[in-house]
Amino acid sequence: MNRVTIADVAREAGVSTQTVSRVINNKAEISPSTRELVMEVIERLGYRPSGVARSLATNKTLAVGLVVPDIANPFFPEIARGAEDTLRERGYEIFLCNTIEDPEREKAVLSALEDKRVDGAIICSSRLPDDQLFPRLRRQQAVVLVNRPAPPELAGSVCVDDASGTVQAVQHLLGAGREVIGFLSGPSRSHSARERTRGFEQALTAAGRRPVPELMVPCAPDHEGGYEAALSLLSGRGNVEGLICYNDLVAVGALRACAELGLSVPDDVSIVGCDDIMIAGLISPSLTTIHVSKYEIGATAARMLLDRIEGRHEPSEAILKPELVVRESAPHMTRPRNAHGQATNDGGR
Amino acid sequence: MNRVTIADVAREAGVSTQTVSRVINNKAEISPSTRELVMEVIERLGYRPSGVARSLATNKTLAVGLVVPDIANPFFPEIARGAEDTLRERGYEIFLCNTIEDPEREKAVLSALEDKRVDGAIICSSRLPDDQLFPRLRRQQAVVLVNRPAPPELAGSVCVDDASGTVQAVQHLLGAGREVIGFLSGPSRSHSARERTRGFEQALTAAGRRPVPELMVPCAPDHEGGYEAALSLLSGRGNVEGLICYNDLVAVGALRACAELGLSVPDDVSIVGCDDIMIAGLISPSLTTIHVSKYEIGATAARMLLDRIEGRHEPSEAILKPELVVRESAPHMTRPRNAHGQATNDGGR
DNA sequence: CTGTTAGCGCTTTCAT
DNA sequence: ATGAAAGCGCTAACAG
Repeated sequence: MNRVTIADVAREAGVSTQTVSRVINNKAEISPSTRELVMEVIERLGYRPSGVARSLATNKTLAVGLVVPDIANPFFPEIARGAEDTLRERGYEIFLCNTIEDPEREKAVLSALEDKRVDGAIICSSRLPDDQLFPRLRRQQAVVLVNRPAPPELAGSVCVDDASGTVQAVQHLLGAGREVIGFLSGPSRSHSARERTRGFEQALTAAGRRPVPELMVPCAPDHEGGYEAALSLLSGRGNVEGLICYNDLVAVGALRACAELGLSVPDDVSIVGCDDIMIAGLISPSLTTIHVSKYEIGATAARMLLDRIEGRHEPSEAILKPELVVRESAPHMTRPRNAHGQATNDGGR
Repeated sequence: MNRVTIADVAREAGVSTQTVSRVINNKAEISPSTRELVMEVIERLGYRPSGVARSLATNKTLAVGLVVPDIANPFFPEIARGAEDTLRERGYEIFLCNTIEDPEREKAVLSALEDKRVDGAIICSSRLPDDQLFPRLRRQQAVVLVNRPAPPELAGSVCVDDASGTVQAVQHLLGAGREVIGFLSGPSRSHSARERTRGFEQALTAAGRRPVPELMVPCAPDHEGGYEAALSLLSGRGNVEGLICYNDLVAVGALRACAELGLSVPDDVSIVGCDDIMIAGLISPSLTTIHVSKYEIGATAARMLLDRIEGRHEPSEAILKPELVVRESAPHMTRPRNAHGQATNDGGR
């Protein structure tokens, strides 16, 4: 494949490569006639400037990395959409990097992005401890972390107020008369998991209850993890009346566990998910869940990254507010346990 | 950010840049002692070769594009996973490009990928007509199309045997005693949609029925599209007993339409989806659907792309077989219409 | 307004 | 086994 180069265009148009360069970069100081001539030749030859050569000359790649644990996890595609829409508008291309929840692979993709000389990176839900992550951030031009705080000089940060979301969930359950609440807390390495745990304990304490460690169990952030954790929690003690789940997939797993144990949701057990992924409103019973705008997370992170790429380090932190969405799995009013009947549908969206 | 260059390493190690280059590229002809020396300096200086400079020198970018209509559509993330796992193993990075179902944007991303000088591209479910798509394929080093056939000299192709899947669905419905079958056929520009339509007509004809155009309605390939199309189909004629949907999201929309019209699934209407995305097995009623291995599509396309990048144009076509998975929304046996009762659960998977 | 001269950081080719 | 020179395709900096 013999690509047309800037020199080919220059020769054909009878000008210098510099003039061609000025035309393709829309520099002002070009006579309309030369510009037109050059444009015509570019068109005729089908010339497209090499991004590679440009990058080497300008030290900018117009490429950024998007690091996610797993794009097949419904939480991340929308973030990717939000980030891409924002970045593409500004001419950036995005490298998608799945870490498949593996810290080693996360290190590998960060190195790969460094080698590609990306102008910046958005790193979602990093599974690396601070002392492994931070030194690597220094090696990138610009970084924004999602779901994790960062020292402002190292990276911007876009977080959801996880603690607040969990507090809302606990209050909702308590308000509905559910006294014994279990918590499927997610992967212990995750920052979100720790924050939500904090919110859980805080809300209980504020309500005059004592958090019971046995009722708080870590789990993989997926359907299987929720199923297993819920099974152990619900079969271990007979009196759990409410379950707050790390995310909606975990909640779906918990739903299955309940069905298997012959427990009715929400009559026997109320279940609250988190994230409000697409399926939350579609399954039956529909999920009461903590809604977070994933697209906005991605768009915000992208805007912040563009700021950093251009040298602006402010603002260095954005905290998005989550909001409880009440649906069937944990309605406002609950019936007495074991008094089966159809749950009320409190709306949804 | 003052990056360490190969010259820095060479100077510090007291060798030529060439020697350093040989070390980082694992060329054989290097004395063990210099190799060790150079490696030590590389380590100490934290040197990482610039992919940009390498690309300019070698005319290879070790980057490929992955073009999808919408990564938030659950059909594509798994394809992305399959492709990435395969490509990353070989050192390739992936540009994710969402076309958001917009032909203009699709053209734009293809140009962007050309400018980035990617070594190849996987294009999923292109919405461009042949006469617009093919000329653009010529401008790429290597291309594999997913869900669309291509002239072997232009691109490889990974397809699902869509017609066969739809035939299975029709036969299943007919076998269950459903005579009047509607078809929500998806976006008319899509190749899959045309293939499935062909399968639909063929299966009916083979069974001695005549396809009724009024029962075949195009729709957007999402929840909303399915809802609207199902609504018009089911409210227009009162006798539709089975619905075959372009994909599972469309089926979910159809489910909602049925609920709204007071029709029971599967008692009044049997519904068959397509793709077997994650939610298919989780919703209630669980979806009978045509299962396709998305991950395998991605991995196959990636392997084929690597072949093409390396000059091998064989095989140029892979056709994956879909397989009907029978769940609650369209069980093997059906009850007489309007004889409400709980549907049998025929399995799942 | 346009051209010339140097690189950007690597690899390639040819010497040695 | 190692080095010197040239070049990948573009832009930056300076001339004119």
